[in-house]
Amino acid sequence: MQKEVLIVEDEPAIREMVGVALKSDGFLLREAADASEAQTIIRDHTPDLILLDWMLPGTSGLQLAKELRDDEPTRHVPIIMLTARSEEHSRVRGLEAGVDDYVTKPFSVRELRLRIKAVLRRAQPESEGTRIELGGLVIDEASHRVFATGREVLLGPMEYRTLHFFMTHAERVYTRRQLMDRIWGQDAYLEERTVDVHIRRLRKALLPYRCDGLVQTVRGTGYRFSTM
Amino acid sequence: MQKEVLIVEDEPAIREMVGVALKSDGFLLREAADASEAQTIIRDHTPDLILLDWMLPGTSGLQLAKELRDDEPTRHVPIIMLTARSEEHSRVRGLEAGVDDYVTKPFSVRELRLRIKAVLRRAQPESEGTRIELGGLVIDEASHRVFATGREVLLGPMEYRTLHFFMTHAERVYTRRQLMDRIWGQDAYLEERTVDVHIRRLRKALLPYRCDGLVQTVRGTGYRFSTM
DNA sequence: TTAGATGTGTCAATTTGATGTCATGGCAGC
DNA sequence: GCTGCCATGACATCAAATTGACACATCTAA
Repeated sequence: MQKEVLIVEDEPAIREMVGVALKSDGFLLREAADASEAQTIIRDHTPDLILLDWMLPGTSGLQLAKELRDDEPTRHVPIIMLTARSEEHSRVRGLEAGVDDYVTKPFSVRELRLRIKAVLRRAQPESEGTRIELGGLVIDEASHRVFATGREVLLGPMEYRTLHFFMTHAERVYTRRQLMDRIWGQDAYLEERTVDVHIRRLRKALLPYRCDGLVQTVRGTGYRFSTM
Repeated sequence: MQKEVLIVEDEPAIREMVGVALKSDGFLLREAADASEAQTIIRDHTPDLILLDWMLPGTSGLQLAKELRDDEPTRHVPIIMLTARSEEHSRVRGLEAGVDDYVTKPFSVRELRLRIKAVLRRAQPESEGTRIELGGLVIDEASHRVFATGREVLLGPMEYRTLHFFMTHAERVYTRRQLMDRIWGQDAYLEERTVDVHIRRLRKALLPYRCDGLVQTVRGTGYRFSTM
């Protein structure tokens, strides 16, 4: 899922530079030149991360950070402060306001990227792996493995993804196009026949466990995973 | 039961800031400005956790950490190092000395809290048994050594740390990034390929004992420690 | 102090395995 | 039968993981 980053910075040059870098990393970037613009944007779209300039015309970055921390919807949104070197001494005040990290200007795009990723990762709780059981097959998400009658089924990455999708969307037909979108992703474009080949590979992997029949062909339409 | 935290830090401003936060979380905080003060306090009250500044007047934080690891009463007390960014390169030396986690200054109070809770949670079961056995390997935490079929497995510090993490988190896939976060620490920036190299070194060390197969590659995802 | 040993992170070369596409042949339904 | 749709095997290509080599830093022992 695409992460939304809001940058609050009065210098267009810096917004531009950051913008190019983040978009190429797959982030959706929103821009604000001052605190009130930022508030307006936040009201509509709560971002996943805020890059906040310390020096802003009008309300200061520090002040804005404090307000964001007091507001329920933005309380847990991580903030990275952009500060000039001369402002280093005032960092402690930022920490008190609950800022998550600092980047000192001038900063390299590379450094900013790393910090953004680190902060976002930190904010994410460790996901619990679930167990999916259906038609004699068991997917253990935590270990990323599949079992049939106690034995491990050896699958390639794409086979795993395909089976995972089917087992979480059983008893329903999907066209090749739909499978492409859901398994490969929206932007990937493939030949329709390629889906057939992957179905074939999945069936082949399931064959030794007599589970290949679970993946069924619906002639003229597509494929279906069914225990019936 | 109220947990006792000792902070060893020469800057009063930071002690103050941390103090306010921890007290509101229900911790009992003791403060020391240098290593000798710390030793005095520890003699009277063994704390449940130590926050240790890397740069201290007199005995350095790293030196103190090593001494604490060698002393029986404090051997199992978790240590979180407080380091400045410029000291990042010395992270590995700290890990080698048995430091549990790092927090890089400037840090947010929120982050420190999370780290403290994570470390305390992790330390809980460790205080009971210092032996970890899995897949024919035995880790003796007290002596910081590993055995396979009675013979000692010779590991470098990073190999030990990697194996320790795997054996306490078996049967689960981790991406290279997750491994970096959990083995090197959240703020360590490494090339992803570096993880591969360490995996290889660990496997090489385990090879003479036929245990290299326990560290498994999950193509397109990461690595997994598994006895199956 | 110096010299050698050890440990670590990065890179490039190589190997290994997965993936997408095509061509062919089979099968179902009309 | 014919026609369209699907299954299958082969193959070229691409991506991912392994591996060896190296630079640099630190530790150890003279």
